[in-house]
Amino acid sequence: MSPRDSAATRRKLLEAGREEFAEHGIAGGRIDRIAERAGVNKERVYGHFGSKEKLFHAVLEAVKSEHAASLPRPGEDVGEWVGRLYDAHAANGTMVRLLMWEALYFKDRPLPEDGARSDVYATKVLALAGSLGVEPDSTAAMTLLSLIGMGAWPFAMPHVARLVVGPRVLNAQGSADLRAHIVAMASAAVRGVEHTPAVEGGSEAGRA
Amino acid sequence: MSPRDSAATRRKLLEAGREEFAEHGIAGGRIDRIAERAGVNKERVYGHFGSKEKLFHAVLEAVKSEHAASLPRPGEDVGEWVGRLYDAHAANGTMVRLLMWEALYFKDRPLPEDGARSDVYATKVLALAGSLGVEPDSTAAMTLLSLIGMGAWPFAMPHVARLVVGPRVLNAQGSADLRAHIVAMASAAVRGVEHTPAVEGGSEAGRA
DNA sequence: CGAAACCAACCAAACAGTTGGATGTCAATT
DNA sequence: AATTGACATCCAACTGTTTGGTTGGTTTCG
Repeated sequence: MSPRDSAATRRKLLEAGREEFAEHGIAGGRIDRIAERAGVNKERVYGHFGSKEKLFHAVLEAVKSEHAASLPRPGEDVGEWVGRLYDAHAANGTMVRLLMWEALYFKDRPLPEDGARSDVYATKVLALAGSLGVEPDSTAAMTLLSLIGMGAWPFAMPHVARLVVGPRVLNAQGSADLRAHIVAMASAAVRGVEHTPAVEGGSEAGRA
Repeated sequence: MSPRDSAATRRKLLEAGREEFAEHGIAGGRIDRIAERAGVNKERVYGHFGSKEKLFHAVLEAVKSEHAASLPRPGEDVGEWVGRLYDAHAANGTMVRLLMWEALYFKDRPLPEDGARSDVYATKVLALAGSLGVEPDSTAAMTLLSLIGMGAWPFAMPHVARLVVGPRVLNAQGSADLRAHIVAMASAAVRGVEHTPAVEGGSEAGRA
């Protein structure tokens, strides 16, 4: 280990950065506050990460791989998978917010890490298609996109959720009801929508 | 008209503020840039709106009522209504972004205008329930929430959409395909999920 | 001793908001 | 119809503060 535990400092900065950026975004996030939260001199941010933007990316990277790890691949019961996604967001409110800041920041430019990440999703499409017994084509991909949206939307737009459904969403019972409803809708949607039937050696791939 | 057309200046500031805030949010938005975009001195921002935050709210207010006006109430064909919502977002990319900045900014505190806006949504729940022939209770409200999510999600998270579905979403054909798929999923979801059957004089209301 | 981690103090640029005066508009007064 | 006074719009220049980022020196450890 290097002099004066550098790894721990880095971890503390990432953690503090996550809180700060989740709350205020990259433009609103303050380096001084991050350093203070981490109990570390602000120069350390630059020593470890180089710039505010770089720290922001590092935080996003960490959060996304953590998120990916916490979520199983779509399995037999697709509805329940959406439920799991819902739970993951319910358990960790900072995640959606960070993803939203990222989305707003990058508009629709390709992300730096693009390649690796699109593999992650390709795998998910494959898993979903497998468990539905359909082709993993662009139709399946669009289904996945909507399923993710259904599970994440109430957390992305909590104030819309509260306005539409009422303040019940905030308490445990209301949130459980919403979860159940979303699971039901997701199941129904997947059941009722047409997909390309699976063909044996098939992979028309869908990235056409 | 008052000396040196004040109303026009105000309009130009609102317009410029909309562009600036849609792109950079409230923390990243710059008053100087807004004034410049509007071709107006920056002091006018304060003369008309009082502060950056107040201008931000005014912009949001304008955008939201515009959005509400551009979108019909849910009618017979619920899937198609989601399609319309999709179209509205496709035609005006700034809208979702502003709503996202707002969501992030207000976290889950009640919005200042809360009351009026929840009426808007109550009306929509009523319309949706009516056209489905079900009770306008909290179940119907949750359905509405998910439908909105399905239509808006690809625009809220364009980079996720691109990663999942591939770059096709960016061109006209891909976007049309996605729209069709979402319409189909929304229809299927609404068809397949259970709602409280409508009772004659019924209004258990669902705001319990 | 040498290298890397660390920090207090510092800096230049950017920023939201202000000020004081110039300019245009209208309506009352002559 | 011209004069004038009251008032609102508008602007160039300014201000105090906050901010991301730097610097030069100090501590800690192998």
